[in-house]
Amino acid sequence: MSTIGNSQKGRKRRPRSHARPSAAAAALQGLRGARMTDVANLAKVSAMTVSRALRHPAIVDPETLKRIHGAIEATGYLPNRIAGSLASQRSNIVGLIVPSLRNSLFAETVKGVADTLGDAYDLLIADSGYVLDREEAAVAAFLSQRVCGIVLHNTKHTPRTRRMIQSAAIPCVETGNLVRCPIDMAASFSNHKAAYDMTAYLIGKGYKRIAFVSLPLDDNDRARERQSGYLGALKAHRRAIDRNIILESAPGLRGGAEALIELMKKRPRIDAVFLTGDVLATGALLEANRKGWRVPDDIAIAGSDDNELQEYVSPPLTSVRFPRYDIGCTAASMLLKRIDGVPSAERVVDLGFQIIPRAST
Amino acid sequence: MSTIGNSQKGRKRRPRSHARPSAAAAALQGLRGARMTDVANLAKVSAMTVSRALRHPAIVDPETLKRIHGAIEATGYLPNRIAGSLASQRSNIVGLIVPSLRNSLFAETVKGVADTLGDAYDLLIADSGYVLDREEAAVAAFLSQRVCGIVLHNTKHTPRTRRMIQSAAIPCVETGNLVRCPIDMAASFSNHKAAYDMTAYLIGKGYKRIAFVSLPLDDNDRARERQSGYLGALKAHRRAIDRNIILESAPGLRGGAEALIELMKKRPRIDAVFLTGDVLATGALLEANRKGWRVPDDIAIAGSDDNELQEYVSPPLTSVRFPRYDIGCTAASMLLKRIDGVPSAERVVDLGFQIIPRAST
DNA sequence: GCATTTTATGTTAGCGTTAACATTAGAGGG
DNA sequence: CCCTCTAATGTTAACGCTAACATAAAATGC
Repeated sequence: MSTIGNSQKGRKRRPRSHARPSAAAAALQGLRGARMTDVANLAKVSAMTVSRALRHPAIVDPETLKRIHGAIEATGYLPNRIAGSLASQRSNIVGLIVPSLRNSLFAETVKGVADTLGDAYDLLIADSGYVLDREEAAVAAFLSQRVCGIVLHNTKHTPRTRRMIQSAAIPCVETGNLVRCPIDMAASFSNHKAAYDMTAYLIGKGYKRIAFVSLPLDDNDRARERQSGYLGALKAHRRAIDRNIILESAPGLRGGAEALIELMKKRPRIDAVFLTGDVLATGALLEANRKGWRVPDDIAIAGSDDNELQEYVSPPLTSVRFPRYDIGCTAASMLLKRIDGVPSAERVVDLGFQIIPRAST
Repeated sequence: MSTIGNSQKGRKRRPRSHARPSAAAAALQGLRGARMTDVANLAKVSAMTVSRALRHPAIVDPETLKRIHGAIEATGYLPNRIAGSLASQRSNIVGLIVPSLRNSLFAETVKGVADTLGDAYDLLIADSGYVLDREEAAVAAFLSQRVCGIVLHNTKHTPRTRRMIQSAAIPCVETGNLVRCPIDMAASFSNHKAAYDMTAYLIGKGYKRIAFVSLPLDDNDRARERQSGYLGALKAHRRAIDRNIILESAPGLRGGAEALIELMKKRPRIDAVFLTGDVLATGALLEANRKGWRVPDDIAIAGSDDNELQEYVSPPLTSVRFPRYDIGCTAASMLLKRIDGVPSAERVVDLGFQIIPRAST
């Protein structure tokens, strides 16, 4: 037998009629959507060698590798990860669910996750609209898609959500709040402690009647935790709790502005207000400026979720800074470690927070 | 032959060792990750009937359907879309690439796409960091994942990006700018016309020396178009063009603030400035307030990409409003139509924009 | 120099689903 | 009462890739 390689076999018949959307262009341009065997034929190796060239190049002969890469170029081959995932029983897609895609808060965490995952993984994103059943639906969709890991911003879930993730046995990180008992893992900060510390800071500054404004509490564990932190700090410092100066507000600048107006109308004696969540504090401050109320002399305003805007308004806002980007990075790297089989050091990672005192208090 | 069904066959041997990550829990809890055949055995039908029950319930006997749904419940079966996509040669994943995940501008469009896609499709998101090669890499990754459609915010691409999408022959919508010659389709507004109109509006208001600030132009077709719109309006109104009052600025509130300071230092005679992109205009306004420059008497300020904040600052900012959410919705529905084989009405859809005059000009 | 290991590649079978075709039982028609 | 037609379900063979095992040739050891 001579050393002449196998003759080019050409593409085998494809009995199934749906095989290719046979556009005229396909016929003209030649093959569209080359498969691994096409590359293999061109490079005169078996499909398996092509697979190895892509996944474990170190164990393939450099000469062969070169031929294969040439063939990949020539055919415009793009590996089919659907087939790859099915065969190897693992995917390279991570799923991420946030309460709202609109809110730039979450965007920070998303960015951290995306940056840390890098090129090797893709990111599937869904939006629960702050509704637990929609989170459940998104989790089901992700698990159907066989994601290799899940990041959830919310930490309150339906029982079925927990059950599905646990029985899928894939890594999962919750990022919205430092929960004591995660589905699997958590990377976050304590919303309770953050609100507690900010309230204590205001008390320390000498404010006597401190109002509290947050987003609606239902299905929102973060807002709930923050309110309880505020209440805890008042109790610890033996301050009276006045339910009339604890508000749930609509989101947005307008929500914060309206909350401040309502508070000032009802209880003119309050001397400080802590607005937590979204951009409420900024809305309140802009409204105070518009009304001519002096901040902090007439009313002190403190916010949370520090951002460039809070730093740039006048007076700049006292706020709590949360390491949202880091949380995303940490969440992703916890996921990756688990996927790579590294024994998990900690299930719950506290990234902390920082009170930033500025001129508004 | 009696009517007794086949005996339960039980799960066949799985010779391949990687088949299941055999955790102790799996043994205890019973089967983990039921497959379609498991459901089929339990419901005493073939796998194909289960497949039909999920995909074309109308052609399955109601009684059978009930049994199958019972079996799905009992087994906790979640369809494996990887296998389904491979077999059916189509996926239900749409890919979306934005220049930055952090920027809440893009978040609006993302939300529009996500809302319109609904539950039937999943959304894969990547971030190009304003770098064309990263966009190309993301497109390659998406095509490997065999997405059924792509939305690109950017409208400038590497040749390979265009080629890959075109030869993959999947629908694609570009959303960042109303491009005359899209890869496939486009849904957007004209950045050129928006800047032209705003500049003309300022001229109409009687401003004589109008400065222009945008984000850096390289690889950013939007900024480029806007600058050319500004220049076009000046020319059309026979105004002199002064390159000294055309700036490229860093992003963020700080970028806008610094741009305003630089302009006022260099050319005190300017009477208006149009800052387009990101939050530049808001940064400039806040800086003017801080410096005690009266807006619009000392300097008029106009922005773009109207949002709640521009409406809430004092004085509220004149701005251009872009229908970003609608763009996302339209882009997604164009994609869906094409996926469903509806003959495409238009390849390029102009969603327009709106000049919002307020007290800052 | 021959057994043994290493290196490079090939072969086979299956991942879990679905398209296409096959089959079966019962309904309708004359 | 036989024939055709429809409705419901089953059977088979892919989809494009990769794990596991098989093989062949080259390198190594004693």
